[in-house]
Amino acid sequence: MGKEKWVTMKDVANLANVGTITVSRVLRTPQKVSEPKRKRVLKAIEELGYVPDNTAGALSSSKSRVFGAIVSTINDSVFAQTLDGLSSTLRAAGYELLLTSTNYDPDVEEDALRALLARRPDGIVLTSTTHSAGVSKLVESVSIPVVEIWQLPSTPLDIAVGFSNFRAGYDMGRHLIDGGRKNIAFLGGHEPKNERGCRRRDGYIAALRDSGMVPITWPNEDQDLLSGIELGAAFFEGCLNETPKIDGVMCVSDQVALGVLCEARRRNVEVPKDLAVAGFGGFEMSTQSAFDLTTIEVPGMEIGVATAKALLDPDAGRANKVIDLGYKLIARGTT
Amino acid sequence: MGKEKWVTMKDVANLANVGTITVSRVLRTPQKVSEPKRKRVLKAIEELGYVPDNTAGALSSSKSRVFGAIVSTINDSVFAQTLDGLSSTLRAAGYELLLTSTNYDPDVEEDALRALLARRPDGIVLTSTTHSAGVSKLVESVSIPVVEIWQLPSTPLDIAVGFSNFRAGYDMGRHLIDGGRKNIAFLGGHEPKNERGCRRRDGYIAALRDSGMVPITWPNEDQDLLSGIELGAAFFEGCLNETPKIDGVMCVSDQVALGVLCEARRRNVEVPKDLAVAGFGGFEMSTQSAFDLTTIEVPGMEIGVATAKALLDPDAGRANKVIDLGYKLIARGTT
DNA sequence: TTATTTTTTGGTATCGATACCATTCTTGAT
DNA sequence: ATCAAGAATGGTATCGATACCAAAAAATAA
Repeated sequence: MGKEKWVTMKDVANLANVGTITVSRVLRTPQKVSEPKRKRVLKAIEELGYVPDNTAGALSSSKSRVFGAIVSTINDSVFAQTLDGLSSTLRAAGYELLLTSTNYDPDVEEDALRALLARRPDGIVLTSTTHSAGVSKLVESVSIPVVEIWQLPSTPLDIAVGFSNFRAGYDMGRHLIDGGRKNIAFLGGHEPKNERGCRRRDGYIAALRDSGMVPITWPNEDQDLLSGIELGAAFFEGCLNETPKIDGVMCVSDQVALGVLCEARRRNVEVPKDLAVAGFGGFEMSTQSAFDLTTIEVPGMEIGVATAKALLDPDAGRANKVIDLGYKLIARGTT
Repeated sequence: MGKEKWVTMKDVANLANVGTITVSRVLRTPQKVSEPKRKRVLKAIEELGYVPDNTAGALSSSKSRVFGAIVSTINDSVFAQTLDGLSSTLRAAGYELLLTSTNYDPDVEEDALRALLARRPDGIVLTSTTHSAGVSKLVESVSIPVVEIWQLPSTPLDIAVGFSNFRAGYDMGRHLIDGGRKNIAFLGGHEPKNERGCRRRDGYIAALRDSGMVPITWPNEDQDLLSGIELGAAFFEGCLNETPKIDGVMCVSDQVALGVLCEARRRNVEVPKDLAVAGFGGFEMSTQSAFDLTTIEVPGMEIGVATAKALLDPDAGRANKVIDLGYKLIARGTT
């Protein structure tokens, strides 16, 4: 571990025998510097192992070249695709991503936002669409692009990229109804914490009501100790015991659906003959022939890329404030 | 979107009728400011909606309160736990995490590291342990803590937190041998890209050699187009066709192992009677009774937390440069 | 009371880059 | 040859906080 100080732009300028501003230009706008000087500067940079200090640059130019993102969890495979798409697109454009997760705790959001804003990011990504008063106030007082992703809000703060969980839920509800199922339950997503899941459930409820059917939801109290798969497996303990005639299940996520499938198999409930099962999200494993799960595929990666583009060119993004990337209902063997 | 400028510390100082430095102290070392002034300052902060500018603070104090991390992928559930543990522990201490993923492309690492260092982080986390010359040089020229995580390197750059993939692979190999399996194959992890997987495979090879058995590995060429599960399912196409007498399989990851299980079931190969299957990683779904997979559980979250602690107190971390958090071999129904 | 220490407070320089303006050097048009 | 327009270059102020030092105020000791 060398204890040397950081090499500064001045050191480079001295070695190359130019002004510091010329060094700055070589890095930011090389076409404005003549060939010979540019080469000399690049050589000096190489020789000294100079790494520019972006904190200083950010201060004087008020452009930090950093974007901040607040996500509910990193630990979700489809969601991670969005982050991958976002961060790689941003990095290709010379920007970095400052990531904060709230672990589904909405009280953390305001603190996290404050911490992000303290870094003076050039833009912000939020994955929730209902915000506390403090969050809204902070966001409104700021003049940088704000992109809300995944769930499309009814009144976007600034720009929104995602799809309609409600419509997706509605479509899947109809799919099960059209398949002739008479007693369809929705599993998961009760907790107010999981906003996206609630919108899916709302869509399901609307679809059933529109067909004159009675929605059945489970669980109806907080169950956040269980993982998605365990929750699905526990389904039979709750919902099925209570309403044994169920012949169709729509799950808040593929993980939950896989749990249901595992448990159904164990109990010799035949899928799809006795029970139709539908998931949500396009989880990798669902496509496996062992499961062959009907699900809604969500364009995770595309959301990330589109979000990055909106951040990099907010005016273009604001032209159509709401960017709806849709989803795909993939009917497979379980329905 | 208000277009107002950011509120500065000076604005707060004027409103509270104190010096700017007093405002700074209220935020950083409140115990050094008298009660009445502190209250006045806090009131002014609240009133103006002041959000401090950490880029400026970083410049003058040369403490950015940011740590940088370079990971191979975000999209891995066990790995995401590490990131969750890391970021939440850091945030509790008032630090933020700057995250960059290389998507398993080692050529990206040096660029990513440069970009991170440009933000003058107070420390760096690396998830690879073999580095290019450029990376090593950069890291050595820097006087901040560097933590290598997951795979424990033979010669740590600075601090290392993780476990031995080699020993884990060795133990699992022995477990299968002790179970009476005669023809044990290792599946996955051939590509030089996946260093951790290769160490597991090396451990497996050593275990078999030590028992006088012949290691069988597959695939032996790049197969990176397939996902883990698909790779596992495709196993029978390759390895089993070539060596039909296989009675034990050790997989580079749980995902691969689940793929093998799905495919084995489809082909009516009985597990564990005809075939023992072992995974690696403690993937949530493996625990499901439908799979009941024998695996190595890795302390993902703990690695994140220990890494955060090492970053926050590097001298304590350096006292024992290598922090081995171990792993757990969980024998279940598939072996 | 006076001397001495401790606490509280503010002024000014500073961190390392970029913005802005002024200057010099080219190039081409007249 | 003269001038205008533009490209290349550098000097200096500046961004918003903290470090460092000095001064003022309060508390304690003599």
